[in-house]
Amino acid sequence: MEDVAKRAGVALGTVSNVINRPQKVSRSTIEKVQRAISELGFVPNRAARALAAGTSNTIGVVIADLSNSFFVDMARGAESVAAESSINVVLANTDMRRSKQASNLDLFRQERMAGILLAPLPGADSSLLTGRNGTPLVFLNDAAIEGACTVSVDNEHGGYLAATHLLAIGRRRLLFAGDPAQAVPIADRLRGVERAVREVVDASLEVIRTPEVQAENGRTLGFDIASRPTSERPDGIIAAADLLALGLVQILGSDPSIRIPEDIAITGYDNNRAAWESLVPITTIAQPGEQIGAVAMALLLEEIRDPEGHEHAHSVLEPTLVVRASTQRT
Amino acid sequence: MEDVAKRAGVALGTVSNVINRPQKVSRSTIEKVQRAISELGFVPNRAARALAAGTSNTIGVVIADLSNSFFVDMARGAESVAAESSINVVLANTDMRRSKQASNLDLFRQERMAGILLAPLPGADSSLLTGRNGTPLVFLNDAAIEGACTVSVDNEHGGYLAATHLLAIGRRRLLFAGDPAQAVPIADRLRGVERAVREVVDASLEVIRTPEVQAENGRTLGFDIASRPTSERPDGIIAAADLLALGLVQILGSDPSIRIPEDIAITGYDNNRAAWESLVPITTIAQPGEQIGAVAMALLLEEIRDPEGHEHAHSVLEPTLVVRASTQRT
DNA sequence: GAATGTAATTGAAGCGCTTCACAATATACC
DNA sequence: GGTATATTGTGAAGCGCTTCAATTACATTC
Repeated sequence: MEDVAKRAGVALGTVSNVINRPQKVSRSTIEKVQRAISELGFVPNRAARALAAGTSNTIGVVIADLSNSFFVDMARGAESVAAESSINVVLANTDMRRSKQASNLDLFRQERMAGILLAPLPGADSSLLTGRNGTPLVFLNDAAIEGACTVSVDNEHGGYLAATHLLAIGRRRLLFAGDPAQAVPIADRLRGVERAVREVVDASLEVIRTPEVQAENGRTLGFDIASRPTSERPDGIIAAADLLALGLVQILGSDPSIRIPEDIAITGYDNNRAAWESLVPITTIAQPGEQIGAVAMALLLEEIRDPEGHEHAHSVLEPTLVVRASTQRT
Repeated sequence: MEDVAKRAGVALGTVSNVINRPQKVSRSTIEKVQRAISELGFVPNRAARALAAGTSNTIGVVIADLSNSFFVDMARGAESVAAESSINVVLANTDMRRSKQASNLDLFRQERMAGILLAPLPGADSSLLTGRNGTPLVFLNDAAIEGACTVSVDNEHGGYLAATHLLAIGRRRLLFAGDPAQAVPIADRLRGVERAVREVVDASLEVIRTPEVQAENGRTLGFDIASRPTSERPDGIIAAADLLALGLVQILGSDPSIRIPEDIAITGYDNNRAAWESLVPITTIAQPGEQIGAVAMALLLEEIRDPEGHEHAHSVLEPTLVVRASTQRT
C-alpha cells in the first residue's frame, strides 16, 4: 500500500480512503490512486485490515450437513442478502460431526468474523454461545435457543398442511410414516397431522414408526401395506420425508391392485429432488430454505450494525404445500 | 495476549511460543500459561497472526456448485487430508456464476490464505491464475490447465468401462444418450464408448443427443425407444448421467414388453443418489469425488511447504464401475 | 482583503500477534 | 572451578492496514 501511495504521489491514509471511503476523496485523486493500484497489481491484505479495524466484513456460515440441499439453500439465501451489503460469506461444513461444529465455530471467532450463521446439529443449546468473544450469532433451522436470534420452520404447520390436503381430497384413513422419537421436527410434523385429523369427525390416524426415513424404509413399509386386505389399507399416507414417500410410491405404484392417487394418496416432506424426479411426482411440503438463510442474514446484519439496541428475534417461517400427481391427477 | 503473559508471569513471546511451538517451552511454563489462557478466556486473533506471520493456516476451497454432491464430496476429501496437518478449510460457493467465482478467488487471496482449491466453472483457463499474489492454487476436476496442479477424472475411461461392461454381458446394439457438444466430459465419455465398441467386431453404436441430462429427457427418450419395433431397439444403453438413466428406467421398466436388464440393459454415470434410490437400482460409473479432493489437497500442501522445489502435477484418477440391477440380475 | 467555513489530505499511532537476536539459567564435561 | 553447550525465556521490531487529530487548500462571504 505504501508503494501505491508513493506511486500515486499521495499519503498512505489517502490510499486507504480511496478504498474504504471514496466519497471523502476528490475525483482526480481517486483516479490517480486507482491507476497506481492496477499498475502495481496491489492486492489489499484483509488480515491487516481486520486487525486494524478490529473486525472483518466477512460472515461465516457453519452448516450441519452440506450434502443436504436444504442447508445449501440456506447458504444461498444468506449469501444473496449479504451480497446486497457487499459482505462476503464463507462456509464451513460440520459434516454431522460435533467436533467439527465446535472447531468451525472457533475458527470463525478467531478470525474475528463480523458474524456467524449456524445451522446446528440436533440438540444444540445455548452453550454454543458461551466462549464467544462477542461475535454475533444467529441460529438457522432451530427454534429452541435462548440468547440469540433463531430462524426456523413451523414443522407442526407443515404436518397440518399435508394432512389437511389429504382430508380435503376426501381421505379419511390416514397413515403417518416416520419415527417422532427420532427427531424433534418429525414429532412436530406428527402433532400437526394429529391436529388436522382431530378437526374432522370421521377421520382416523395410524402411526407407523420406521427406523429411518430413507427410500429403503419406504419400500419395506410399502410391501407391508400392499399385503394388507384392501379394507385395512390407508387411503392417505403422510411420509415424514420425501425419500420415504419415494419408496412407498415405488412399491405401491407398481402393485396392479393399487392406483395412486385414487386408492392411496401419498405426501412427502422437504421437496427434495427425489420428490419431483419420481415417476409419479410426489406431493410434498416445501421448506423455504433460501428464505431461512435470507431472514437469518438480515437479522445478523441488524445485530452487527446495532449490537446495543438489538433484541433477539425468533422468526418462524411457514412451509408450503406443493401438490403433485401422488395426491392429485393433473 | 499481553494480559495472559502478565497473569502467567511470563513474557509476551513466551505465550506465543506456548501456542505455536510448545516443544520450545518447559512443561511448567506451558501449564502456567495455559491456566492463564483459560482463566482469561483468551481467544487468539487469527487476523493478527496472519498479518504477523505473513500467511494463515487455513485453505480456501472454491466450489462451482454446492448443490452437486460430487463437489461436496471433493470438499470432504480435501478437509480430511487438511485435518491431518491441522489446517483449517473454509468453502465458498460459486453457485454457477462467473462473477462469484472471481470474487471468491479474490476474497481468499486477499485473506492471504495458505492456498486455494478451485473446482472451476466449465471453460476455466490459466487466466484464473493471473492476478494471484503467489497464493498456490490447485484445480479440481479440470485437466486442461497449464501452470498449476490439476486433479481430474478420466472420463474417456469411464465411458470405456460402461461400454465394455455392456459388451461383456453380450450386448451388441448399444445406444449412447447425451450431447457430447454440451460438455467436454460427456464428449470424453462418448470417445471411450466408441473405443470399446471398435474393439468388438459385431457391435454397433447409435448416439442420441438429448438437450439436457435430466430425468425428464430420459423419459422422453424412453418413450421414443419403447415405440420402436423390437428389432430396432438397442439392447444396451449408456446414459451420460444417472438422472438420464433414471428417466429411461422409469419408462422402459414400466413397459410390459420390455424387461430390464434382459431386453435392455442401462448404465448411468456419476453414482448419484438417484442411481441407487431407483426402483431398479442403476449400474453406474462412480467418480471418486473424495479422492479428488484428497489428492488435490495433498498436492496443495506439498506446494505450500516447498514453493521452490514444487513441480506442477496433473493427476488423473480412474472412475469405477458399480454394477447394479439395471444391467445384471443379482 | 480578512475572516470564516468546508473539503481534501496527511502521517503518526496503534491493532494483536510472530519472530529473532540476545540474555539468563541449567547441564555437562575436563 | 571454569568453560562450553543446551535449554528457556525475553522483549522490541514490525507485519499492512485503519483511524483520527492536525494541517493545508480552496471557496464564500462581508
